[in-house]
Amino acid sequence: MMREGAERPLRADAARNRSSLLAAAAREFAERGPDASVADIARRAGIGKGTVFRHFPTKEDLLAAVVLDRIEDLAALAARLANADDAGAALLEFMDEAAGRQQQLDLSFLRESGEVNERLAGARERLFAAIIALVERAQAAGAVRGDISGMDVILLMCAPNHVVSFVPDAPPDLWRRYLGIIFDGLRPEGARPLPHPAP
Amino acid sequence: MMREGAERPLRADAARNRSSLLAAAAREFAERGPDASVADIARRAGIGKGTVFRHFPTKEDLLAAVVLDRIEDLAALAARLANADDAGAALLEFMDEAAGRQQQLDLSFLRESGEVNERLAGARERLFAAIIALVERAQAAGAVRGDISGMDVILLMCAPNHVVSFVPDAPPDLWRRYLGIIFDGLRPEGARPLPHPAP
Amino acid sequence: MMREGAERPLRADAARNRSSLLAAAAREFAERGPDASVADIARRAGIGKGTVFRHFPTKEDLLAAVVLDRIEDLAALAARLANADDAGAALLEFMDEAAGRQQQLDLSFLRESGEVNERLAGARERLFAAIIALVERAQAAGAVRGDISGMDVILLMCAPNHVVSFVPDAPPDLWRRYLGIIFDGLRPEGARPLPHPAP
Amino acid sequence: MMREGAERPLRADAARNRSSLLAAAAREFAERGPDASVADIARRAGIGKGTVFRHFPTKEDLLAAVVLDRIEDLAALAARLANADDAGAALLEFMDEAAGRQQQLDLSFLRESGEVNERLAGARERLFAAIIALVERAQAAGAVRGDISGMDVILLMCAPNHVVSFVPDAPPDLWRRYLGIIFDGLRPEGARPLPHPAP
DNA sequence: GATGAATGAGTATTCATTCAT
DNA sequence: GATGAATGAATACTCATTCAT
Repeated sequence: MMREGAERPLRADAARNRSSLLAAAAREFAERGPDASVADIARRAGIGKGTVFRHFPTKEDLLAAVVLDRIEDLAALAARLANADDAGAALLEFMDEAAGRQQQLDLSFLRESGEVNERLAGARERLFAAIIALVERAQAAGAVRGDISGMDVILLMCAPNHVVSFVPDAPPDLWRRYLGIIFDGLRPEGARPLPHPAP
Repeated sequence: MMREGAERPLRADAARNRSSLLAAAAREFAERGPDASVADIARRAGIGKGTVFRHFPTKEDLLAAVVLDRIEDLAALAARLANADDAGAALLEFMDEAAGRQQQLDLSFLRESGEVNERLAGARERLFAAIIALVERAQAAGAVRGDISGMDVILLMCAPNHVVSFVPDAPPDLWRRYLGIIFDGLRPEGARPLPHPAP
Repeated sequence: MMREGAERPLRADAARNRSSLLAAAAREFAERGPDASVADIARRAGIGKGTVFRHFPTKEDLLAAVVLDRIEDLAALAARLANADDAGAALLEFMDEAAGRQQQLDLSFLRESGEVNERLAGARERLFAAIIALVERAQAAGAVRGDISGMDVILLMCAPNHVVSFVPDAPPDLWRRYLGIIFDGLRPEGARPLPHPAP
Repeated sequence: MMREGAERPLRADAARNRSSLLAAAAREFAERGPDASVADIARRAGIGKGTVFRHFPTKEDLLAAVVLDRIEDLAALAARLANADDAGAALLEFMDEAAGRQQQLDLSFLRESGEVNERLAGARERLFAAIIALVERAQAAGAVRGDISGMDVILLMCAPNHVVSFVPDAPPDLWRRYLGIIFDGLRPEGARPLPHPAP
């Protein structure tokens, strides 16, 4: 009998399957968007379709798990940068890494995650808190304008990838150009009052 | 006898259907993306499924028509702003209107239009030319940094809407906040050299 | 007020439409089989789709009308040959002409006609009677075996076309070869008793 | 580990489904022609529509499989008869069996098979060769006229079924009558020179 | 009467999800 | 636990037939 809520440790093969499944799903979702087919993911992971559903009751849950990975990754990154000497550079580096890793994967999780998955909600909170801290330090250092919030950074973080996705044969780091522009928009120099309060 | 190439005017009912179809398609594509189903669009337009295909032989053609509408709209807008007194304000107004009208509709047409539809390709060229002109005038007026191109503006134009689409119950003009930030990033003040050339 | 059952004479344009419709339908059905589309037939006839349905309430009725034409044609032919000097040659000529005119059009009317259309049923009866007469004269002349019926001839009449329809790029009169073989099967020489009575 | 090219044996349920699917498809195609609907076939087989497509990626592939079955069947039959004592009787028996098994299924495969399916093309070649051999032996034995080819037999083989298909409530072996007539046409007695060379 | 626009039932095919092996 | 077979709802698209102009 299992303790209430305890997660039984996976058998070795199950663990292996789960991680190649997640890796395959991450790649497929990045390449094909959320319409990637479960069959393709399973094939890419080298496992059967049924196994996918043993690990995740729903395709949406699988997507949530991939997203959770990303979020925990980013939260760790933000934590690592929390005490950097140059707070402005730290924020820029965070956004740079975030855009670089996020690749095509969008932010849908910001919308849906809360309902779907408790653990995801927790990770999201940690990430948000860490980003807010980065932003506040950068503001204190005068590197970033005072009227923006952590949420603004979160939202703008993936814009470079999205923007670039419309360029037919975009060079792989074109997104850096748009991150540059957007980050310049976050600087205090030349900042005009914003027409709408932060969400 | 019809003039060469002239399109016979639609019958009254056909014209009504066509326009409610286009309106419904615009809304559905905006809300659901290009995977919106023809059946839903037809239902929303209050017409039969078959009627959709009488007007547009293919779902893709329907999407192209919606996009064509948007593009011609924007091209007209850009043309109207071409000689405004304040070139910087003109560019900002263009992006503001563009974001406001575009709503969720994305830029996929930048990718696919050329192949699908000659008329669309033409409209796109006109729009691009007009935007480039707006940008160059704004640069000449010193309102916009010198290292950005018309293409940058085109790509960034829809970012505010995209960004906002991840906020659950976003107020309807929240996008203005992000347009403000991005436009500040296009100003000369505080501009850092961009890490990648324009596409 | 019209007399009971009288068919009012068609207006000149209606008559013209009707006949080009029948001609177009005959060609389309011959080329594409009974799945030829009403739209194609209308286009080929140079009339509107609606007009097709004004003349024939149903696609099936249109097919029946085409078939009726053929049947009346064949009945006239059979009548013309009824008194030929060489009764055997007359039967062969009938089958030859029948196959030549029938082209791809099959015998479905034998199955369905009765229910659909009274006039067609009448024409069919006349045709059958005439064929039976041809056969009986040929038998009396010793040119055709005694154990076959008019119905046999009717059924076998279109076999050559059908058989040839499976040859990819068949020369246009290849069917004559198979008519030759089948007709030889109808001759008294070498005839073996048939394993099943005529229908 | 599987041998190269070996087809893994189907699971028990899959094999059952596959064979009821093939049986249902054979009947439906025979009754309704190649336009029989996949949904009807599935219903008749007592399986889901999706299962049809798991077994055959395309309706056309399903048809090809049905046809392949028939062809291999016939090829085996022809091979079995290759050394019969009475060569004329052997040919007749072959045509009799062929017509009996073929039921309504037509010869479309003669046209399309080559493109679709390599295995089918091979089976067809074997069948053709075997039939040609039967014909030549029958000719050598003086049972069949000299001016006909194997292709003639192939083409005429299904004519009896086709012919009978126009008789409303035909007794189930009426086709034998027409095979009798046609086969008498293939005999040397009473043979007239044929008006067109064999295809 | 003629036209062609509108309709919706019907078609092949895909795919997330369930379940027997 | 893992597998892949089975399922059926959903999708884009066609076409005979009806109906407003």
